[in-house]
Amino acid sequence: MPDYNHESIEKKWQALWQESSLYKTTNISQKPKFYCLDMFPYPSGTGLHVGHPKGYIATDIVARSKMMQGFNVLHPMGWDAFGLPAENYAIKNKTHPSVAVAKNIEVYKRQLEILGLAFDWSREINTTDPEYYKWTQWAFAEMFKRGLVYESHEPINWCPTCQTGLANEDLEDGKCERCGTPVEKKPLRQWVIRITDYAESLLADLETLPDWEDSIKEMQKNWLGKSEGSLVKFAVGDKSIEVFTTRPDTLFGATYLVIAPEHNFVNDNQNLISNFSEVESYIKAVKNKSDLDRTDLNKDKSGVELQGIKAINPVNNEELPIFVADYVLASYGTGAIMAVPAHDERDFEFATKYNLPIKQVVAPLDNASVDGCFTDYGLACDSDFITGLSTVEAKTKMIAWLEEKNIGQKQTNWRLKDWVFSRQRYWGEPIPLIFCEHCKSNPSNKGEELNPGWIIDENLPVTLPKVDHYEPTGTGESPLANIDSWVDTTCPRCGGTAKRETNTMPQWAGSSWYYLRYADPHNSQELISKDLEKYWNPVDLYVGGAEHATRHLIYARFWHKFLQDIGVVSSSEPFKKLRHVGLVLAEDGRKMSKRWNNVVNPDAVVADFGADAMRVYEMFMGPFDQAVAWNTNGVIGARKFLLKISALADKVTNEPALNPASLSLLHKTIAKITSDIDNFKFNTAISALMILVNNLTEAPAIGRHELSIVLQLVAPFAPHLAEELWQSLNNDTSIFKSIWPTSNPELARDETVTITVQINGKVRDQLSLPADLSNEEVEAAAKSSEKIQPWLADKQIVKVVVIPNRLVNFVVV
RNA sequence: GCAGGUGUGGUGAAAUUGGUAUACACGCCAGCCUUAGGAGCUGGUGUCGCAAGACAUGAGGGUUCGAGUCCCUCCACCUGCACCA
Repeated sequence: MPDYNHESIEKKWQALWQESSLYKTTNISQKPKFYCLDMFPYPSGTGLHVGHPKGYIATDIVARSKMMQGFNVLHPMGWDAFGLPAENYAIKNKTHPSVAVAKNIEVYKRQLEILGLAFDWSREINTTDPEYYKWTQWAFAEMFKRGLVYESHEPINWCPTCQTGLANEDLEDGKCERCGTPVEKKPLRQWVIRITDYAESLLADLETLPDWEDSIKEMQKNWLGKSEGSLVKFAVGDKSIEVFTTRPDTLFGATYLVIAPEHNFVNDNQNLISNFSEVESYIKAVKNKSDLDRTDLNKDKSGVELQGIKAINPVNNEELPIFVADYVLASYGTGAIMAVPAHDERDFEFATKYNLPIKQVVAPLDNASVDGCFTDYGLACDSDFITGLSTVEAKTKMIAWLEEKNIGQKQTNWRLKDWVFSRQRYWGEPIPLIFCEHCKSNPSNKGEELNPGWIIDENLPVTLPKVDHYEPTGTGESPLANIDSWVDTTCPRCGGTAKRETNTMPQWAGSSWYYLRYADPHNSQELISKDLEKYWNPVDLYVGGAEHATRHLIYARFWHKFLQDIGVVSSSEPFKKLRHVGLVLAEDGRKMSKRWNNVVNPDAVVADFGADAMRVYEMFMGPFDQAVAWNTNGVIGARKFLLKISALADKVTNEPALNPASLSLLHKTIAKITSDIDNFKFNTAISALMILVNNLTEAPAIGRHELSIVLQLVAPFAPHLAEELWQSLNNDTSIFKSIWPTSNPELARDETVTITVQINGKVRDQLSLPADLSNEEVEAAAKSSEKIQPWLADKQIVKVVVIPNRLVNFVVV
């Protein structure tokens, strides 16, 4: 079998495709559009390993097949290039981050190009380009104007290594997602975006996304964390403590209250608390614990009672003791709870330890006796006017009763927190705000009312200035704060002296809307023109790692909904269909990492076996969304398959040459490949192609038209080889300009089928019979089989099951 | 703990959605061929058995003519969230 020179073939076609602008997407077209998008990469210094392009290969296959199916395809690529690694590199090497970024992009781009990925590079974007981040800043400014942005001094997550504040989304297991350092709580001046205003629609609109995987929708639901309940006021002398509960039906079972150590009730009422010093030292001790220690589920619950005061349970006027305990979180609800130890595990544990009363007010539906803590739904008992009602009914009745008596109200709480949007670092988009003391008194929009003195710098982009030192200051200010010439400015409103905001935006800002920009990448007047938005939005297919399920994908959905509200986009969701790509693990089954020295470089694979072989292998190695270990032998297998395809071209004839069985297989394969690509089942698509090619390898000859169809099916997977062989059939236009084949059901039909014959459900024979025989004919054929007759001798047939073209089952006794 | 998912040969995995379990590939074994290559060809390869056959999809039950697939009870692993009241 002749070898094929992948290197010269691939280089040749990559150059010719670029030259002929094969991938260039036009905005004006009679064709329907298909927008096929990858999550754009952060161009790191180490280049790509073989895992990174897996998703890009998949979208490339979809993009190429959609081109052939008559769609106007948008398949762009760009760079998410702000962020810490480039900045840390700059600190170490004293070079500007943009220098390292440019270098890394060059490496990435070359690595993507040698894989033959059909990107339209004329639409390339880069989040660090001022012409791009102008619109990131613009969107932020629009949010500010509408009161969606506020300045806060609340304690937030602080990474002591990166020396910056972080959002909840930036944590992993209580540690900084970037460097693994446990985060601290630190009070810090910061800009916060009211993403919680969109919590309800972020949750509800998940229902409008049938083409998202359930697992990712579930993760988002959990992340948003909606819970409905009541705010209930407990009187404490002439003061009160408000608690949030999702179980107002258990109010009669409350035996004490707990407030979080950070709750300001303690400080505000020092004189009422007879053991104040004891309480104070408990609070101090708690504050010295790290967040990780505090939230450790295995730790013993601790707390201290506030002596000298009692709370009054509004439903029965019982006096309840009040505790400070760190098992109650300040950041959720009101930072105070009513404890119902009979029906809450945590309260139960605490009550047991401190010997507090446990009062059962819910009985199990089956009336079983309760041992310990009962948290399930049941029937209210010992609960006055709700006794006997189911938990659901009791809840509704109690909420209404509380509202009527004006001691409680219905309340929805979210786990999602507002988005902490400032970073005290250099390499990010400057926040386009200016502080002007003089303008404090006459605000001109909602944002200025909310944040007196802060006004928008309308002169966008606010470009990132050069600095001498990139190091974070550690003081809660960004390195920009040291550049007086930049900080000191004049107020664009009144012309007086003013100062710039020196914090920068988080890494997620630029990636929250980039998909829109590809449609109109060079527009200097608008984020995106109305016409192009209408044509390209939303993204039809979006592919990327599952690690973004609750970060990028929440932020991007939020940003999009905001843009919809201000009329920039016309859809409520940005991504119609979402697929997540499974990791490629190293050959040893671990993650590919420099640390383990197990990284496989795609450059070497392409050099040795070719881009086509690598593409076919990565799609064949397993289900797309699953993590699979790399195996170089598999690439060799893929290459053997390509060799077999190229051998088919050696026996091409002008006339159709396939026998009916092979022709039927060909047409079945057309249908299978087409639907498998749509369903992201690339592994079975390739196995179907292998079966087809193995079958055709046996054939003495193959017709020109028949081979053309095979090549078209191969083309999305192995574009270079398919194009090369296509041209060898004397075609003078690209295979990707050809029309995707359609399966002819008449030809796909089998003439003979294999019928399985079972006796009592056990396979006893296989018969090869003409297709579409009647049930009686099949039954008769089965009965006359030599292998079957012994099984039927001396037996009585009580039932015969016939599945047409498939199986006969005799039930005998 | 909650939510989602997975469990099939030596390995990666298929299975028309209740109808031939292990397709396709990797690996391995035997043989052939050759200007010795990461080559090619032929055959074999779930387990036990000389065979007929029996047994096999994490374990155990059930429904059904028929179960990898549906139902119940467990077990193990992975991912996300987690003292969220």
